[in-house]
Amino acid sequence: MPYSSEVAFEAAPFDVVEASRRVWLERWEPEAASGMAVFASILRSHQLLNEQVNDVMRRHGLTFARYEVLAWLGTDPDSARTLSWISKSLRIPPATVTDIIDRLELEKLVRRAPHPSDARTTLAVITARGRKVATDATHDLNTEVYERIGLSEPQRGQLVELLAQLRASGNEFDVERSSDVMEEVGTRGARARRGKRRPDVA
Amino acid sequence: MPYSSEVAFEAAPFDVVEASRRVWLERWEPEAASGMAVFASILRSHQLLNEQVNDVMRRHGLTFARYEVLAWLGTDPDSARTLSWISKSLRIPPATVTDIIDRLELEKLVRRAPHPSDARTTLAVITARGRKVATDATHDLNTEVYERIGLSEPQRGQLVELLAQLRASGNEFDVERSSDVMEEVGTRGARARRGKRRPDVA
DNA sequence: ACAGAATACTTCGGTTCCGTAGCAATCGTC
DNA sequence: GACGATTGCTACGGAACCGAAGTATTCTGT
Repeated sequence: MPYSSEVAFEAAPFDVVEASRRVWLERWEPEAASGMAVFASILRSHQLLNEQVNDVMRRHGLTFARYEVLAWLGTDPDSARTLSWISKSLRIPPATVTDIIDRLELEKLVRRAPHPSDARTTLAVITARGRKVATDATHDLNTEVYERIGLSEPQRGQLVELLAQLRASGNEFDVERSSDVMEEVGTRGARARRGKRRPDVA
Repeated sequence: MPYSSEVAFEAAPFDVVEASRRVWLERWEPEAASGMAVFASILRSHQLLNEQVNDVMRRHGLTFARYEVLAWLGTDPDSARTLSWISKSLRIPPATVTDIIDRLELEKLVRRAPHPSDARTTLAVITARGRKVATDATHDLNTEVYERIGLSEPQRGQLVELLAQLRASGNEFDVERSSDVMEEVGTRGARARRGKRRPDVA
């Protein structure tokens, strides 16, 4: 029997988060215990969902990292982003971006193009095939994972809200600039309507 | 300038979660959008905290995976666990457990010992040095990461609760058995008092 | 008491990912 | 308009991780 995939998901014999929390409460400060529980919960939840996500991705010949890049390229009005934009926005180390684009290029889902005005910079451009793969993968991801997460709509909203605060306070994204930049990142339709310049060249 | 460590944490230019959520709402079902936001939030939060955690771990010559195993070995009354217990409880694939124990053994933080009654089974036993390293790492982890998570105590509780429900519904741990098993996993003091047998041999 | 199933761990091969260092192009400053 | 600082990407090497197959031991049912 293979370790993951196919077979649903084998449960751990007990809740590691709650177990550690008790140990921490005995030995350390209460704030450390609650913080540990937060991190452990996030880690386990990520592990759980990530397995499901990657099972889907495997079927489409992708990893989540490659999918994420592909999906963002598909979102851009020009179907192109600079590698540094990818690195900064998705918080992927530059060397990893190179690896990811190498792989996507190998499979003809993306191609590299020179930047029109900056010779240091490389653009990643999604191909028609890449766009199709991204759409198919997203569809499966939605129906097999995202729509089946075991929380009600209000709970989902609450959870996203709490994590947004955690991320904001940890400086995960630039709270000041975020809403402005997001206008730039809008979809083709939205941007075409307003006729903005490309965010890449900013 | 190195990519991570030292430097606080370079913020992404905008909130990727909120940006994707808008794209999803335009193109897919609302339940898919909220589910995607849940996964993306968890992913980013994990990424954020994991960087901080691994910066601490690096200073102690560990990765989080190795630390986690070491910490659990330190928790056990007999300072020993079977490799399969580690694999099942922490949800680490068997081959990875072998790698992790290899590495910990190489650094004399742990040693392998034969199981007294089952020749198939190997025990990992924490050494005095391992115990010290685990304690030191935990101390730093608490003060530098866990105690500084940007949420109030009630918010932490709420977040942990929501994620527990998500994990339970995804069958991440065995809800039926969990509380029973957790008694077995208690700390030395608690177990010594009740004089239970070793959970390993179960 | 024995065959077949199940369990425990390791080996092997391969991928992914990332820290560091380096190179090339551009920018900022005087 | 030149020089140092910065930025953008890639090359390299290594670490972590894991799927699948293999070996040894124990358990189960008859």
